[in-house]
This record gives sequence, structure tokens and C-alpha cells, in this order.
Amino acid sequence: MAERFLQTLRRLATAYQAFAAYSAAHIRTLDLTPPQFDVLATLGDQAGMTCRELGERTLITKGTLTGVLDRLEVRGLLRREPMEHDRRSVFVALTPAGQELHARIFPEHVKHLRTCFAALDRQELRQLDDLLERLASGFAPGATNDTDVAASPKTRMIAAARRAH
Amino acid sequence: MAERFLQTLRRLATAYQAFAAYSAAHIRTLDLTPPQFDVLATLGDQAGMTCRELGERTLITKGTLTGVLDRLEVRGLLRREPMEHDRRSVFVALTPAGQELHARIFPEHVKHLRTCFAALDRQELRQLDDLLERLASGFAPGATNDTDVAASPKTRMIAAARRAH
DNA sequence: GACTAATTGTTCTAACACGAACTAGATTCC
DNA sequence: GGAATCTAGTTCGTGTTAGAACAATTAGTC
Repeated sequence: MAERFLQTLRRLATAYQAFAAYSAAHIRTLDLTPPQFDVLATLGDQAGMTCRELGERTLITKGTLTGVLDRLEVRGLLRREPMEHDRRSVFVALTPAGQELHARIFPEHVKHLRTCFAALDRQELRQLDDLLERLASGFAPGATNDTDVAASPKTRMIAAARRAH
Repeated sequence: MAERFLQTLRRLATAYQAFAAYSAAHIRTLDLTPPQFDVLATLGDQAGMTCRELGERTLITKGTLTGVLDRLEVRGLLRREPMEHDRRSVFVALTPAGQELHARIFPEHVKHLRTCFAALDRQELRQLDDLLERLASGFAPGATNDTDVAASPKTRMIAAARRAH
């Protein structure tokens, strides 16, 4: 058999793409972009964090993050403050308006996503978990993340998933 | 359990992201962007096709595709020809230089990707296939693709996977 | 045959995406 | 304590992304 793994790769990409499209379409109706939603989801119910930590969690590279935060700040959903101990760092947090928006749309979006997974029962979810984890560990060895290399590609609802606690 | 599916969602996104990053890093060393590689991989060893078909296969929306094709055309890797029967359509195909490049880098990239899947044996690949397919079918119901809605999100090595025949 | 509707590809806008260069501030090391 | 090094964010350049508006063309309908 010629390259059996390519079929699985294709399925992985297709499944992810379909899901991402479904999620993004809903987010757009909420008047946000997917990266903006990721930031909102990551900062929601939190005191705040530095740009560095926020970038690591959302997998948004720092260059991109500046622009995303700018747009949220202009809309009054987010604020930036200089850090006291380390004046290189910037502390970012949601404003009350941002928290309010998060509280309103985050549960709604999760509910919207849930239907995607209705086709799999609990045991299958666990099975899929297991396979995906082993797959990912195969090419994230120690994660040789020299600074930026880690947070490369575009994310999407990762933040949402992370907030499952 | 609060939203069991979110954990699986996170794994799915993480696995895909990690893979996409790994693949994209290699593609960049070949002096191409991922979408450009997708086009090259889709047109390789083929007579050619219309923009519409190319867009469907690579999941690149038509607006984006125009720019991607422009850049490949400028580099002499691709050519566009008017279609005879339907003068709305454009026929795109690789030039000899494009075919030569494809023949040189496509096998190399597949080889590079293969190591990612070394962690799973044949049976596990099949199992993963099955779960992913059922997952995707869960939210691609009839695919209510009124025109563009289908080809929404960013692709990556999808074309490579498709060319597994 | 003319009118309407649908399709193809391009153009345009706003937002991301990555890498690289840059500034300002903190650490290390001698 | 000062020089070399590292780190955090911003800015910039090129390319991708989706969506919407558009012109050109074809198809469907009467």
C-alpha cells in the first residue's frame, strides 16, 4: 500500500477544517473574529496576564497578537497596563464590558459546538482522544520551542476547549 | 461531566496545529507557501483544470485563489488559458518548470510527513480514520454549500493527502 | 429571441499569519 | 559596574483568508 498514512492525514485535515469553518461562521455572527474570540475566551473569568502568556495559550504569535489586542482595545473590551516588576511586559485583561460580552457569548458558542460531536458517544470520544494524543506526541518531541517556533499556525477554538477546565 | 467533548476538540485542534506547523515549516524551506504547495500538489501529474475545480479540491476560496495563482504564474510555474466552451472559465495547468518542481519536491515532502505518523500502526490508523470520518459527517450534513460556504477555512497538506490516490 | 437567474473569475477591504528587524528593558557574566 | 546577552512588545513586509461587490458569460424560462 502506497503511503497509508496520507489517507488518515486527509481525514484529520478535513475534520478539522469542517469544524473550524462551522465554528468561525458562528463567531462571525457574534461580531468577532476567531482570534478575537480566542482572546476573549482565554481572558474570561481571569484577572489577566501578560501578552507573552496570552500568546502561548492562544497560539497567536506576538506580532499578530498586537493587532488583535489593538482592535479589542479600541472597542473597549480589553485594557493594557504596564507591568510594575518588569516594565517590558504588558498586562492585559478584559474590561467589565469585555467580561460581560464573554459571559454572554461563551456558553452560547460552546452550546453551538456541542452538536458537532453528537455523532460520537462517550467511549468513542475517549478513543479519539487517545489516538490524537499519541499522534501529536509523535511530532511534538519535547517541543523544541525556541521562542516562537511553537506558536506557529492559526488556532481556532483551542481556547474554548482549554476552558473546559 | 461538564462538556466532555471540549477535551476531544482541544486534542483535535492541537494535533492538527502541530502537524500543520511541522508541514508548513518544511514547505517554507522549499521556497513555497502552503497554499502554493497545495496548488502544485493538486495540479502535479495532471493535464490541468478550471479555477473552480482547483478551488474545490484545495479548499481555497476563489478570491484567495486568484492571488495564489498570480504568484505562481509570475514565477513561471503555472499558466492560465481561456476555456473554449465556456469563456467564463479559466484553465490552469503547471508549466514544464512547474511539473519539474512538483516531481522534485512532492515525494520529498511526503517522506518528511511520514515520520509524523510513525507512532500509530496500521490498525490504529484505520481506527482513527473511522472516528474522524464519523465526526466530520456529523457537521457536514448534506453540506448546505450555497456556493462558497463549503470551501471556507484554511487548508494545508490536504492536497498532498488527496494525491494518495 | 428576450428576460431573468445562475456561474466564473477578478477586485477590494479588513483582519490574520509568520518571520525579521527594531526598541526598550532586564539578566548574566566577568 | 559595565558589556554582552536575552526577553517582551511593537512595527513592517509579504502572503493568505473570508466575504462582498463586480463584470462577463452562460443557462433557464416564457
